[in-house]
Amino acid sequence: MSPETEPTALAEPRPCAIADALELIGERWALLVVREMFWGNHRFSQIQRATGAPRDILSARLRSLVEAGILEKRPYSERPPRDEYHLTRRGRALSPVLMAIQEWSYAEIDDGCTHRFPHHDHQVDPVSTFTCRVCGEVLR
Amino acid sequence: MSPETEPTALAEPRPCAIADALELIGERWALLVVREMFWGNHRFSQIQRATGAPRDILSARLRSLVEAGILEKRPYSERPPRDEYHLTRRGRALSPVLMAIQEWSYAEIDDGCTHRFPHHDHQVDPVSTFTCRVCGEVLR
DNA sequence: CCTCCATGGTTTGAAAATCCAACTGAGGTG
DNA sequence: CACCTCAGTTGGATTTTCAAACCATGGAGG
Repeated sequence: MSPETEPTALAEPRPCAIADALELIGERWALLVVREMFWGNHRFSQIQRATGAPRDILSARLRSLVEAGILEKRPYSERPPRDEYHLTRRGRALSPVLMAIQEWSYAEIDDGCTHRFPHHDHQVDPVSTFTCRVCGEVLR
Repeated sequence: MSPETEPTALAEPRPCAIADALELIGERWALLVVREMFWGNHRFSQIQRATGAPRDILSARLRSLVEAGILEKRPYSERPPRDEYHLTRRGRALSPVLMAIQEWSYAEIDDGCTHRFPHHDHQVDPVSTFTCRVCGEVLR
């Protein structure tokens, strides 16, 4: 099993889906904000407390995550006018990313950590699928 | 399927394996450096070209990735004395993280992107495993 | 020897992002 | 009316990032 490939000479930064994704979710606090959505925290103050992000930075991140279509603003009170944040479908699709990071951390860093990311209910596909344990690709 | 959980009131930042992991791999360029290892680029200049990271920042990232046990420095020339960087086991274990980010990007952002992360050879476990397609947890 | 080149960085100084604490504004609550 | 909550914004110090120039080691060619 070689995770390696032949070197590829490049004149410019490699065109890369990972790099493009990190433009949206790679800034500090961004993934922790998404994490809080999964934990059920949707309000500014809750998110601020749970992540520890500075209020101004959090404000900026929430804005850019909304702009990226990962979160949406949803009013929960008319008077006073207040909004909370929820994941869009695109945001919910980040679940495997958080899971992968958590599993790596659990295996390699935080061996004793018991605070695990909340898990969706398992839905085993009606069609049985074998998926590669490393990359998740579905095999026949 | 509800990805949500009951809100949890917290006085302090949530203890979290994801946050701890992001301390090591969450800084800018870090995951792109790891990506280049998988592409087979191990030398400073190659990595610099392929990621586009400024040289001084790259230098700092390589240092902290080595310190985190994700990369190791390996001499490839005595005279002149030069080193290249390689993934450790801990670093190779980041493959699922990169895969998850790529899949998210591919599905949600870079629909037409054909530049895919290099794939290890599939190794289907002798014991067949069903894995949840969302989180990768192994089910019996 | 001298010059040029490659590699793997470090240095310098400016620009941008982050952080923290205080403040604002809209609206309850007693 | 004074005080509280929530969801931010503002101001100013600190830190990080950036781009370009520079440095150090050594090899190659003349």
